[in-house]
Amino acid sequence: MALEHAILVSLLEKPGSGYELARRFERSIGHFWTATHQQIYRVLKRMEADGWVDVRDVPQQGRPDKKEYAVSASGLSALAEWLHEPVQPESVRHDLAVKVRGAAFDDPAALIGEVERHRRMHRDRLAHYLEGERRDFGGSDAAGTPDSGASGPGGSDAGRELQHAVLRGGIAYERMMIAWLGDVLDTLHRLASRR
Amino acid sequence: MALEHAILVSLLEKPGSGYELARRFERSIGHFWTATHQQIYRVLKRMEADGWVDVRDVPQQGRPDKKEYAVSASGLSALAEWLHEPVQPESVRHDLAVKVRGAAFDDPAALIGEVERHRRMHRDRLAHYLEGERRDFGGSDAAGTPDSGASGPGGSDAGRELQHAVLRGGIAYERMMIAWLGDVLDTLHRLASRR
DNA sequence: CCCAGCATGTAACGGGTTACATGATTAG
DNA sequence: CTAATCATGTAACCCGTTACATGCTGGG
Repeated sequence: MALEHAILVSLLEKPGSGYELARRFERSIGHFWTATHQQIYRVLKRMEADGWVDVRDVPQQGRPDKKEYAVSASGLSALAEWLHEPVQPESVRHDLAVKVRGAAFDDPAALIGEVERHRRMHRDRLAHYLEGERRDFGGSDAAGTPDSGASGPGGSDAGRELQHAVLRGGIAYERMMIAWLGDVLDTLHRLASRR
Repeated sequence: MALEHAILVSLLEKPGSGYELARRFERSIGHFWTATHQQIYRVLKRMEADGWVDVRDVPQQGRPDKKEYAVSASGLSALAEWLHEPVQPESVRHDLAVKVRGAAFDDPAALIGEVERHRRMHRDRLAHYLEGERRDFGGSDAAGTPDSGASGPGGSDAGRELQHAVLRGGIAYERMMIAWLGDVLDTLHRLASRR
């Protein structure tokens, strides 16, 4: 269970409210860790009780007041502790793979639309990642431009580079999936034509 | 939720007991869908109550008796129904990505061992997949050898090809991960040397 | 004798999902 | 007027994980 830790990382990158966290989990962080606002509020409360975060009421005009959370010293050390202990190989859950194997007991051709739909979603996500990469991490610099203060993501230089590394992982994942789904489509078409 | 459907697919490929299913979920199916024996027994009972599977007591000698489950007609149509409805883009959960971003707030070098450990696990799994591919799906034939009865996986020709497609997905995933983890290691080393 | 493997389960806990609830402001 | 956005929550349910429990057989 690492939702707590994902929240810690996000709040370290930038303090914010439960609502703001929920929005981040729909975008950047959400690409490798999902959570709904209900989960977040629940966990945030526990983290507050455990002293991992400090809360500050922020009155706003024209909008409801919010509670801004920030990581405390003990939250930071809890994160450090987690970073030093091994995590087990995350368990996978690929509905599509189950469906592909299941297609052998139904009409394989009937899956084609579904697989194409997934490929479209992965292409969209890849485009979205690549756009974010262009925006936040230069166009073609390899390791130059040690500025960073401008408008890019959180804080330090190391933070930027690590965020970029994670993003490259997302990009590699989407590319792999798009290629594999093409492979699956070829297989399904071959099976459909043969009979 | 698709554990029911994963079980249906597995039982269609070959009927078996809850224990046998649990073992399969540790190997072939477990690579893209995990489940423990407790879950399996619980779901199997519900599936039996719903009439999706039929049970048959199989007395054994030298070993405890077992209940062999097989998919019923209504189970097959439940699977077909699920195959025809869209599944939502499965939610991801990558502890390592959280850790990598978190490393910015701790010592990046401290993560190196953990990332190397993961890369080793992925290399092992890749080797295991490739061995399985060589064993079950010829060495270098592209679409030949329409035999299949021998000792390869489940039933039909289409079933074989679809299982192979899923396996190729696993192989592509492991290769992608190994490459990305190498990328992450480079990044961590660069950050560690720079200071 | 003890351990590993086969085979089936119960119980408890916590996490994740879905639905419901409230209330204010701003844009169309 | 209505819908969307901001903001925070409660409640119920199911799923997944961990721990515990039982009992038999075969091999070292």
